[in-house]
Parts: sequence; structure tokens; C-alpha cells
Amino acid sequence: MNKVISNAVIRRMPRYYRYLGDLLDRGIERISSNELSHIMNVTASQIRQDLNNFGGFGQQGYGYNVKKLYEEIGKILGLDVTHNLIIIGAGNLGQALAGYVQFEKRGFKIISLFDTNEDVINKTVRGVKIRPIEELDDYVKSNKVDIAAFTMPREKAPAMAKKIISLGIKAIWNFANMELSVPDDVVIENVHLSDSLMQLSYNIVKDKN
Amino acid sequence: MNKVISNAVIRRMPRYYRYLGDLLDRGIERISSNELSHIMNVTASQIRQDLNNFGGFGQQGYGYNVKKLYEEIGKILGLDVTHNLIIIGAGNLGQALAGYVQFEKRGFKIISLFDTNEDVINKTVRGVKIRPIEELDDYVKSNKVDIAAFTMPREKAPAMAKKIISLGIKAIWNFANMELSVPDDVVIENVHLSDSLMQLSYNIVKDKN
DNA sequence: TAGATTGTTAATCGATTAACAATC
DNA sequence: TAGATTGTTAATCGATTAACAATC
Repeated sequence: MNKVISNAVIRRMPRYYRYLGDLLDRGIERISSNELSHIMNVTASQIRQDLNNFGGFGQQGYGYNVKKLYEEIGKILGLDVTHNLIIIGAGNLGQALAGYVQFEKRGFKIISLFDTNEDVINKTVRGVKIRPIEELDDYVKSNKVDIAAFTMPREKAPAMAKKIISLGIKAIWNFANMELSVPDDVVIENVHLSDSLMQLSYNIVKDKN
Repeated sequence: MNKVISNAVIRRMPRYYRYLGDLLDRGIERISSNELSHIMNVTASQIRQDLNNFGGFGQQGYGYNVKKLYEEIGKILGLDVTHNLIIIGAGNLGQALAGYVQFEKRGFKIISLFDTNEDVINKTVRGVKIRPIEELDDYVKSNKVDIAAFTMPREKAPAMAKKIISLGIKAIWNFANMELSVPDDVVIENVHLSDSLMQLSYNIVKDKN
């Protein structure tokens, strides 16, 4: 039985990963929790606690080796394995996601897009083909698909969730601004852009008082 | 001096707003914290505590009036005033944001996009013009701009932040996957899509153990 | 009035920070 | 070895949940 790691910790891991990646690019070899805490604006204690949920990656009297820690966090986040990803909905947002070079670097390989719109079908985005939605079943049966990104219109999301789950896909990256209910063995990550904008708005009006 | 509301609470407000909007659409007039807690999968206690940070919106023995509560939360989030928004970077992501009908309904009015790419300049997205970035200064000086959305390439973000702050814009909605440092009177909301994808990845590989 | 449900205080739980012994 | 810094335990702080008096 694995120890359950709190969500607060998980949410911070990608941020550590980003900062360590920057340090690595700048050629920095080692860093102490104290130095990192200043750069990232968190406490050194929190950094050490967070990391020790997963193992002792540092060394007393030395600190952390940047490259090693970067790789370890990558492994924790599952970035050392390739995730094949399909995008359902090849509108602007779907195409924007397909265009992110970064994702591929981190092991997320976009292998196909799907849409209903004749105008985009058979076009390619960065070499990846947009297929008609009718081909989804066959495609998923003959290709390993790890993640389905939902960038289609909101109202189509629930039915599509059912479909891709029935096809055996176990992960949904959901932009459809609707909370989908899924079985326990399916993982879902919701991106609520309008929630984010509302939070910004709150902070704008709050400051005016 | 306003009471400071914890971030945990703020993050939940847009979610309440969404669910209440759904209830409203379904014609439901009143709801108790207990009923809502079942729908939203949180505790009734948390709902009452959250709301009472802002005021007593309910009535003993009755519960909450859906329409009233929806409107009150809208006010808290600043959705009752219009925010003029410009989008800097009219690539797929910028155009996707410009295409969201929902934003306008919530008081976010996209008034212009800006780009450096000749191919898109002077095109329109849902009736909104894409202007050359050279016109930014003049545009901001002669129009009220409340929010700048950053959808340009990552490396251009820091310089652009400086520029729009010097022009007097006080809010940034940042998609540039880079943390920008801004003065205290500027509010910023970061959307880290790759962090979100990494969290999904973590949950995928975790379940495999 | 009796029943229902809020608003709010008190109790609990979990997350963050501080402190320090272990150790490189 | 002495100095530095981790890993980890203990203390504190804040957020969540429970309980209940107030009141519609």
C-alpha cells in the first residue's frame, strides 16, 4: 500500500520541476533547500517535507544535485514514460494544444486529433492528422491511447466521456468546462479556464475596495 | 480594512457559481446547504462557512434562494461589472479565447487582439480585430483596458509584462508558462497548462502501482 | 407553534513551519 | 574534524467539520 500523498503536495511538484529545469539550463549543479526557497518564494522546510514524501534525494552538508532532483521529480510525475494523447475537438484550442512543442519534450505525444468539421478533417497540425470522429473507435482499437483531451463543445462532453471510457481509455484532460463523472479507475484533470478568469476578476475588484 | 479571505475559499467560489447557474437553468428556486452539498460533493458546513465569509445570504428554515445567491456570488467575483480584455498573441490559443462566447456573458469583453504575424493582422475573430503589436500603445491610451491576456510565446512574456504595466494595465491573465514578477498593485493569474498535464500524468502512473 | 435550516462557535484534522539530531 | 545541510520529529497555524443556539 502506497502512502497517499496530499493534493497540496502534488500540485507543487510541477512547479519544482519547472524551476529545476531552469536551474539546469543555467548550468547550476547543486542547490540547497534554502537557496531554492528564496528563488521560489516558499519555505525551505516545505521543500524538504515535500521531497521527503517521495524519498531522500539530498545529501547532508551538500544539498541537492539539480540534475538528479530534476530527473527524480520527472519520474514521480511520470514524465519518463511516453503518454500517447489524442485530442477530441480540433478547433482553435485543440490545435493550440497540438502545437505545444513542450508537451512532446515531457513525454506527451500527440498522435491524432478528431473532429466533425469537414473543413479541418485531413488537415495536419505539426504533422499530426485531423481525422473524422467516425474513425475514433477503430483508431483507439488499433493504437495505444493513454490520454484523451476534451476540447470539443461542452454539450458533447458527457457522451464522449462514456464513449472513450468504453473504448478503454483511462485518462481525460478535460477543457469542456463541465464536471464529468467517471468510474474510479479513470483519472480526470479538469481545466476550468473560466474559473481562472473569475478568480482574476475577484482580485481586480477586491483591490478596488 | 476588509477581512482577508483565504485562497482556498476564493478558489471554490467559481465552482459554486457554476453549479448555481445550472440549478437556475433547471428552474430550481431554492436550495439548502445540505442539498447543494450532495450535488457538489462537499460538506454542507463548508458551503455555509464559505458563504458567510461574504455575508448571510440564506434564511433559517428556508435555505438559499438560487437566483439571489447566484447573483451575490457574481458580485463577489466582480462579474457584475464589465472588464475590457485584450489578447496579446493571436495564435490558436489567443483565437480560442477570443471565441469563447461564455466570457462575454460573464462581463469579460474582448475588445482587441494583437500580434506580430502579418498573416493574421487585420483578420477578425468573432468580429474582433487583430491589430499589429505596434498599435498597442496608442490603443491602450485611447481605450479602457482592464485585463491583458498573454498568449504570445513564452520568451516574449517578461518584456511584454513590463510594457503593459507601464501603460497602466493592472491585470494579467498569463498563459505564457513562466512566472512573471509584477508590482503589488498589478494582479496576475497564471494558467499553467503543462502543470495540469503533469498532474494528470502523476495520477495515471500512481494508479499503476 | 413546530420544523427546518441557517449563521456561528467549538472541536478536529491536516498542512505548514520550526527545530534539531543525524550525517555527509 | 568542523561546517553545512539534510531528513525527520515536534510545534504551530489554518482550514475543515461538527454541533447547536438563533431564527425564519
